[in-house]
Amino acid sequence: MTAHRDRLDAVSVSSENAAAESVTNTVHAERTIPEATVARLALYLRALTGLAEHGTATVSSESLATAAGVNSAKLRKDLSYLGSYGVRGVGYDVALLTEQMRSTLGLNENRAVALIGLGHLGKALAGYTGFATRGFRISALIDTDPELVGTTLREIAVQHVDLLEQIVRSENIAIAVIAVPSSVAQEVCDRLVAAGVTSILNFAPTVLAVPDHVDVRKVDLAAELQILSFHDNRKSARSDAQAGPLSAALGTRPGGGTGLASSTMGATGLGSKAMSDTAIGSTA
Amino acid sequence: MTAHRDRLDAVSVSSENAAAESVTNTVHAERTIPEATVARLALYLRALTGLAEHGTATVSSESLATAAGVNSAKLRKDLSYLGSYGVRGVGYDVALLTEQMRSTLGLNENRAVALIGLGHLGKALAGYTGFATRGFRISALIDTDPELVGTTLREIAVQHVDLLEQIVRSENIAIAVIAVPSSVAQEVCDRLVAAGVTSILNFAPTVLAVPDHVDVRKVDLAAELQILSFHDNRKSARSDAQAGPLSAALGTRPGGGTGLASSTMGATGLGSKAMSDTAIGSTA
DNA sequence: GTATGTGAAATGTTTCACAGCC
DNA sequence: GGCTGTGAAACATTTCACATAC
Repeated sequence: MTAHRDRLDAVSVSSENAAAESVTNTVHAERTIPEATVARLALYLRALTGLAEHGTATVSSESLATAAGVNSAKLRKDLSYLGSYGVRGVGYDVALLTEQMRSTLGLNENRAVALIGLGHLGKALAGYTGFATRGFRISALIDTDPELVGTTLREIAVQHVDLLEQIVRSENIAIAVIAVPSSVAQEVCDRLVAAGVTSILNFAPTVLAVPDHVDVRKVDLAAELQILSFHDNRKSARSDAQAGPLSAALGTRPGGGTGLASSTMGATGLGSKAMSDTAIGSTA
Repeated sequence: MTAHRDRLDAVSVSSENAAAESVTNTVHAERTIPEATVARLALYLRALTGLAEHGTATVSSESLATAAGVNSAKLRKDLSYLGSYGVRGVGYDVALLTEQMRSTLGLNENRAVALIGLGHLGKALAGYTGFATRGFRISALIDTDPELVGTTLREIAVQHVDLLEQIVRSENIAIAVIAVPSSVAQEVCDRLVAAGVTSILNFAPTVLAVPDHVDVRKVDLAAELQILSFHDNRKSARSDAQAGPLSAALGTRPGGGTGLASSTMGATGLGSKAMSDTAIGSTA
């Protein structure tokens, strides 16, 4: 209805020469997939998993797009980079597409991931059941806290950071998640890189310096909130100031736009499902 | 050195008519700031805060850019959207620029934020000291767990979700953070929206359906890992397959690229600083 | 008839390079 | 001489619209 803003953003800055070149490896000759598309593949994959659970065998670009929260043109263009796995006049085979996507993302190798830092955030990540089903295996939990070292979380032993290099090498870990305070993030990062890690997901609010061949993605909570704040600011500025002239919609709006059940559950719903644990957890 | 990829991405999909139009409000007539730029302002702000702590009064686009992890041309263009707050031949005044930026992001109003879901992730977020100093005040913690309701976290009482609407209205909350399991995320979202929340940061791996006037940003941990996985996959594919022909760099690379101290601390460093808590926490 | 796959247009973002000011 | 501010070029992403295939 109204003007749109399909967001991109803040969460990450990487440096690498990986994505650009045309590599043409693996059996079904791979095209060069745009970054923006790669970032959305994960969304599609989740949507597909959901469909598979519902027993759907075939899906149109239109429905899959809706499920993933994008428009169908974008979805089709994105999928076209993986190759032609749809059938005109019919749609996409859920299983086939899922497989194709997992293979493109390299999720069929059950990649070993190390998680460093087991504060609340680290624990939340460690408890994330989604990893296993999504092609990752947390094969190392690392911290300094003597209270934690030696205990196990989800059947994985927490080891001392002194053993970091050793663990990374013996487990052949290429991907690591940094969930330590920013004061030690660079230090941990350096050691990971020296030990051979080539991809890092960083939750500390620091700009990590890494050599060229290492990929860093960053998740910055405060930044996310600030971006929201900016938009919110704009909104209130608008309704405050020109609360009359032209398109004075907003407050007066009939009921929304993306036409949806604004609140269909019984007022104080939320039966008994616990809200507390693993926000990240759950299905797909 | 090598080809670059300055990442954008996955973390969010919003729908709103806010950013597009030229609003021209507040005193110093505001231009229309591109989304990509908004997403980076938070980074700059953090870098500025760091500089201020070090007592730096003036900074060049070059150094600020380095501190924020972007290149100087981009930084200058970004700053130019806020107006001209630099001095040619000199640089930017740290205090002035900080102030300008905070005002642009709407951080001078100490926005009330509600946090719903106090599992590990929620606790990590609640414990994030950065919020207060960055213009946000967590003014409500909400969960269903009877063990939690009634207790306090960082001096804020945990309240039952039954009171959600009431709290949102009385505290005048416009921004909410959803850290509940995805099974109840949409439900919580609907109630927040009905109560008047207009901006949501969602940690549940679900596509939230919201009316047009509501902004949703999403942080998707599994997606982030999958994006890393994709790049990692490409890397190993390359070194495996064509480990000889043309540009067979990678493994043989002299030492990196972004020339930096690869590992300057004493081998098993990390003195005594606890790594465990609040990965997100700390300065700036 | 229906829905994919994709060139070509429109839009958005980054980088270049230099005029303008200190 | 040094550094900002910004048009204009290069590049990337999204959207359109339709030929193509079932």
